[in-house]
Amino acid sequence: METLPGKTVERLSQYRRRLLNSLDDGKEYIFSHELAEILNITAVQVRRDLMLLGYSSVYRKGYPVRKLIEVIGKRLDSSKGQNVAIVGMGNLGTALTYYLSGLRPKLHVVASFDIDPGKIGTTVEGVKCYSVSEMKETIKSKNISIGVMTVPQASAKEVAKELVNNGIKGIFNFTHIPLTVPPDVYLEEYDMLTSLEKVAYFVKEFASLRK
Amino acid sequence: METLPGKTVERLSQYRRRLLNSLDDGKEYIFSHELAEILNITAVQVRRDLMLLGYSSVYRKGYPVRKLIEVIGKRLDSSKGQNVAIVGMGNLGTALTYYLSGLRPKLHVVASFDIDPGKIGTTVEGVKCYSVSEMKETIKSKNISIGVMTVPQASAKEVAKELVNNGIKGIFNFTHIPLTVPPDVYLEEYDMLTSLEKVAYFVKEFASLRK
DNA sequence: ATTTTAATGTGAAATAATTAACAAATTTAA
DNA sequence: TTAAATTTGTTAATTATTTCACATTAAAAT
Repeated sequence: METLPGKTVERLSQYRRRLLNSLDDGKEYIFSHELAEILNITAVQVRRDLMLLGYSSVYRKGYPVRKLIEVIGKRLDSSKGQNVAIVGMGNLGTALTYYLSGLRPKLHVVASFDIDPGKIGTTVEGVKCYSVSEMKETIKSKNISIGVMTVPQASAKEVAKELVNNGIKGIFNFTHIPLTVPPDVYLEEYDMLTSLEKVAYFVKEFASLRK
Repeated sequence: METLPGKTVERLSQYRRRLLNSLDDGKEYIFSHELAEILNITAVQVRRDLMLLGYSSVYRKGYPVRKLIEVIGKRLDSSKGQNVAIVGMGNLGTALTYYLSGLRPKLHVVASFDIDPGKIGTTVEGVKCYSVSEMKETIKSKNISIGVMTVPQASAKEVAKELVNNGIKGIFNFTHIPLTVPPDVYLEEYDMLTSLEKVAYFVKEFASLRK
């Protein structure tokens, strides 16, 4: 089965979120243009993404919401589920723990790490904080494959190296230090300042266009 | 002057960050391939982006770091600076306030908003928290053009509407509710779950390819 | 029944983004 | 002071992504 383009994966994640909302609203069928409108994209885009999933709808009634959620899950999720650790329990790490805990049935936040003795041993949303020195055992015993890095920038490179050495296969890096990882580790980087600067740039541009 | 593509703006923001680091390290000139390596992209990409800026370097010595920082700033920043408000002072809002305060000389976090009486009136990194009911006056008096939304999802649509009604020109939405804004308002949405699901998907795919 | 209407799935076209290729320029080395 | 080496800027080619256009299908209306 073909690996999906990253952009499509992102949208499928969004579709699923919206479809779950729709189900809550009692909606059993949804048209491509409805889903598109919710996400401010085109209906063709939606249909093309679903095409890549190999899924066909019943004509004229729209896509059956339950079935579509299931089909997206089959493609995106790992059947056994995947375990995630939050590395760095500052405000951002804590926010992420609250946000992600229990959100997706196949993505479990099972541990967090910090170096602050005041945090080690504490629990947020049922997620226990371990010392960074316990990383090796914890990753192994809890079968953690994904690390979310919300550590201070000074320790970013070191922490990334340690995660990789201890068998992590995916890193989601929120620090603003660009990392390099081996080719068998998937790296996603997100820099909040960059996004904010983009907003600022386009606000400035919009303003100058209006003049 | 041409509006730059969003992708280029993102990279220019990154370049500037790296160039500032390089300056700290005492580096006065940098080659395109050096900058590229730091960011795990190609040297051609770097040169093409700089080409869009209309900037030419001194041959063979690399780009003068100071000058380049200045040129990027001229293009990205608003000369008078832009003011930002953080809306929702939970863990994420607090993290962003710490992170963004004083980070860029032309982007000032000048206020935050919340509805929790326990937070209103408090200060984080010199940023005072106001009641949401004071939004109109505060946005006006402090000349705020950008709102960063870190509110609970239930209030997202309402808050966005209020921001727009009170003259905000750019919204950076961290809630997982897709928003719709008038065409003269720039909207950037970021959904952390989507990114995490993307990491999870590719980790799963990498694993199955190895088999 | 037949026609109209409203959706879908998809090949082809268009657009956007990245990379390759290479001439021009300049430093370094011979 | 000439040749070799290196780096840049940019055109052209490539690749990725999105949109158009429309045949196909099925429900609803006549």
